[in-house]
Amino acid sequence: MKPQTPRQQLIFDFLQQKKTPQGAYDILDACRDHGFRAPSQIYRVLNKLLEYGLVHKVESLNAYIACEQQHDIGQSIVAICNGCGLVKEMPIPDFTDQFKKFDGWDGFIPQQMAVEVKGRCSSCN
Amino acid sequence: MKPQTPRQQLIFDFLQQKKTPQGAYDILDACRDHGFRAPSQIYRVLNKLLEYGLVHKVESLNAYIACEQQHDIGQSIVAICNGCGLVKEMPIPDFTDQFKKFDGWDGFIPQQMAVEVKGRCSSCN
DNA sequence: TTGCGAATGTTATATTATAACATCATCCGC
DNA sequence: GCGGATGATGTTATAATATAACATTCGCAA
Repeated sequence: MKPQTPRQQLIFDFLQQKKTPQGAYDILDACRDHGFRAPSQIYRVLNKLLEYGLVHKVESLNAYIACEQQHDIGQSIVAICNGCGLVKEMPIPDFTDQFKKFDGWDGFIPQQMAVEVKGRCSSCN
Repeated sequence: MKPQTPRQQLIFDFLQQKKTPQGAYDILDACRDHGFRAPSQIYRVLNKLLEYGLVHKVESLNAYIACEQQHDIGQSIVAICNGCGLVKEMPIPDFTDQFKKFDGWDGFIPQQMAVEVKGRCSSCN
C-alpha cells in the first residue's frame, strides 16, 4: 500500500527524507508551509500511515520514522544509534519460547510488539 | 537495592500492590493523602526507582510497574495481556545475531532496550 | 553547630496526543 | 443533475504526560 492522499504523501516523503525519527510537532513545523496548522492534522495522517504499515512509531522516543519495508504494525525491531541517531528497522525474531518458561504465561499469544534497542552503531563506537 | 526513602517506599509499595501498569498521574492521585501534590514529586521518585532497577517504565503505555526481580535498566521483556492488563517481566533474549544480517549494523552494540509485547495470556484466550 | 548534599516542596511550563465538531470532496445510485 | 453516504480535511479546544527552575528541609558528618 502506498500513501493514499496528497497529505499522506507529503508527510511520508518528509519522513523518508529524514534519516532520524521525527516528533509529531517537528513534522508539523516542517509542513506549515504546505497548509498544516494543527497537531490533529498531523496525528490523523500519521495514524493512517501507521495503519498502512508505512510508518513506525518509536515508543521510547515518541517519534516516527518511514519504514523501509512495509510491515504489519508491531512486527519489527528498531535499532537506534545513540551516537548518530540513525535507525534501522529489521524483522522481529520469534520469542514465543521465552514465554514458555513462565507459569501462567506459557500460552501467551503475542499480537503487537514494540522492540526498541538503543546502542552504538559500528561507525559510532 | 531497596527503596531508600519513605517516599520511594510508598510509591514502590503502591506499584507492587497494583497488578497492572500505573500512569504517573494515577500514582499522584493515589498518593495525595500521603502528601504528594505535584507531578514533579512523582517523577522524581519514579526516576530514582527506575535508576535502582526497582521499577520499569512501559513505554508503549506511558506507565510504570514494580519489578519482581531487580534488573538493569533496559534489560527485560515485558509481556502485557490485552485482556486482563496483567504484566510479566522476563529476561531479555540475545538479539545480537539479528544485527549481523544488516550492512552497517553488524557491529551494533545494544545498550538499553524496550521490548514490549502485547497479546493474550492463557487465561484470556 | 554548621555546612554539605540529597531529598522534598512548589510553581510554572513544555511536550505529546486526542476530542469534538464543521466543512469539503468524491463517488455512487437514482 | 440531485441527494446522500463516506472519508479526508480544517479548526478550536483541551487532555495527558513530563520537565525546568528554584526554594526549603532533613540527615549526617566534620
